[in-house]
Amino acid sequence: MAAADSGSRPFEPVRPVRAYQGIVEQVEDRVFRGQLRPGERLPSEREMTAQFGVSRSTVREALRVLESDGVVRSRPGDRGGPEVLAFSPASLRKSVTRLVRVDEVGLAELVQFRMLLEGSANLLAATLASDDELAAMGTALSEMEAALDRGYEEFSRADVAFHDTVARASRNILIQVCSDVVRGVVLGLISQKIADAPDRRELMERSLGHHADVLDAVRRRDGPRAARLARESLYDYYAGYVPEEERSLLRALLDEDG
Amino acid sequence: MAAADSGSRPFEPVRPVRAYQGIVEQVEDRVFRGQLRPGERLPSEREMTAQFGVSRSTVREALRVLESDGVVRSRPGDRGGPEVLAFSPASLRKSVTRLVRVDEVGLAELVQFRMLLEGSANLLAATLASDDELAAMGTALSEMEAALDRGYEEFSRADVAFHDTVARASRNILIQVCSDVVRGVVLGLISQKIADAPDRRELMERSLGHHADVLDAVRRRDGPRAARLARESLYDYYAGYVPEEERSLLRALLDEDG
DNA sequence: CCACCACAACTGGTCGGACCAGTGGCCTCA
DNA sequence: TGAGGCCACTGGTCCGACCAGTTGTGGTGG
Repeated sequence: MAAADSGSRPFEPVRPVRAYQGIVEQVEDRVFRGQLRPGERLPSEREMTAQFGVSRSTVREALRVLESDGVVRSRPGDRGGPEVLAFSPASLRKSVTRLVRVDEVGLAELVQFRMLLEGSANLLAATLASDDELAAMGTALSEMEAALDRGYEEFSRADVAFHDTVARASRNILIQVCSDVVRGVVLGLISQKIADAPDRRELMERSLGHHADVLDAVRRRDGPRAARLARESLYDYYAGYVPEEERSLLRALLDEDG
Repeated sequence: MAAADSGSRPFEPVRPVRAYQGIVEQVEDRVFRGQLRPGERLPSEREMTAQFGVSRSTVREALRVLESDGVVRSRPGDRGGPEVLAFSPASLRKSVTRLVRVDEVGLAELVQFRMLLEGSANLLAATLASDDELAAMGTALSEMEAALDRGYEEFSRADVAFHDTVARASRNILIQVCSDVVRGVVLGLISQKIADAPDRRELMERSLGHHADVLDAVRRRDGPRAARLARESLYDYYAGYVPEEERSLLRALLDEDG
């Protein structure tokens, strides 16, 4: 117990380090630090075997991991070598989707998270949105209205455009990306149900009204009101698909104002 | 433009399919369907080369991807072959970490995001926290107090424990993971500055007071108040490290109640 | 002079075999 | 019966080879 007890736990568990992990970490590190920017190229696999002092198999395992994480992309015959990619939410989306597929995360949690994101996004957008962005929201709203008679798919597309504009107007990339991902996963879960719903026309009309109210609040620069309306809108739209006993979790977010 | 225009876009772009992807998809599919449960084993690599009809290199590339996604774990000498893992948010954490590390994300955005996460976490925790969790928060608070004289590092550890308990009490994994990751990145950016600050003792005492207020509100089951106090606490603690011209972005989140 | 085309030098994708250092189960021996 | 050692098998790594495809280039024909 002597020297081992310098912290609260004795020793850190150590897991065997594999060669390819070292490569992955080095590359990721350079990407994080900005020393390797999107569009730049990694050396070719054969070149990397020399630089890292490992076999091509090892290099390839590292590249497969980096590729599956969306950090690089490699194509045969590409002169420059594997390309460093710009950040994309694809990998984030994959992770969330997997959690959902495995019942680790339910629709209630997703909608709850979306409510808090969209609420804050609208709160910020009400203060920060430029005239262009306000106009874009108005356009998206018009398209939603026009899509009432053109089917749910088109309506949904315009709806996404609306929310995306709001998220961008929040000036916070984290809100923007997370909103995008969660929205995508939620839509993947229930868009079919809405499309098949007999009363979808009514749903769409009510949603349209909610969006109009939200946009009005944003235009008036009334952030708290926009936030509350946005949360209510989401609740109204999705609560029906959430199990009764979990809806209170969503309602808890409705009256965030005291 | 004839038959191609059946949708709004002509054709789906098709990317070359590589052998290892087929393996990854087959395995993931079985895992999602529950045909492959946590604790079960995949065949050994050499066995899989036979079953999939590919070389061991290809099998290994698939395993590396699955392993990096937290689906399986393989250890040398493990008789049963690679083990199917239970689902953990580790992969989600990795993705969020990458998002948050993108250098275009500034401290203001991070703190802003943390404010909205912690605000909602406290709002929910005030309703949902069990007695055990309330007790754990109290313990963490006591440890923060006890750590006042034991240096910033220990104080920070107790602080993290407090916030982590709150996040868990929110019963939302997404909030939990995002809070954890964002908190870690924020601390990584400024913990050294706080540790070196001449008035850190005063900072710690004020923070302690804020945490006590938050816990009090949670104990009283006053969610909105807990949320507001939590946001204020974060603002008070971190605003000094945010450029003056960006602080208004944080203040916008303070008075979320109208 | 320019446009085009065939070639050659790369790229990654896949394969097969080889060796090593471990692990873990089994079997033998005390 | 228990403890020990043996050995088959695991994954980790390396090597060398071949293929298919892309791409840049240089030559050729207009």
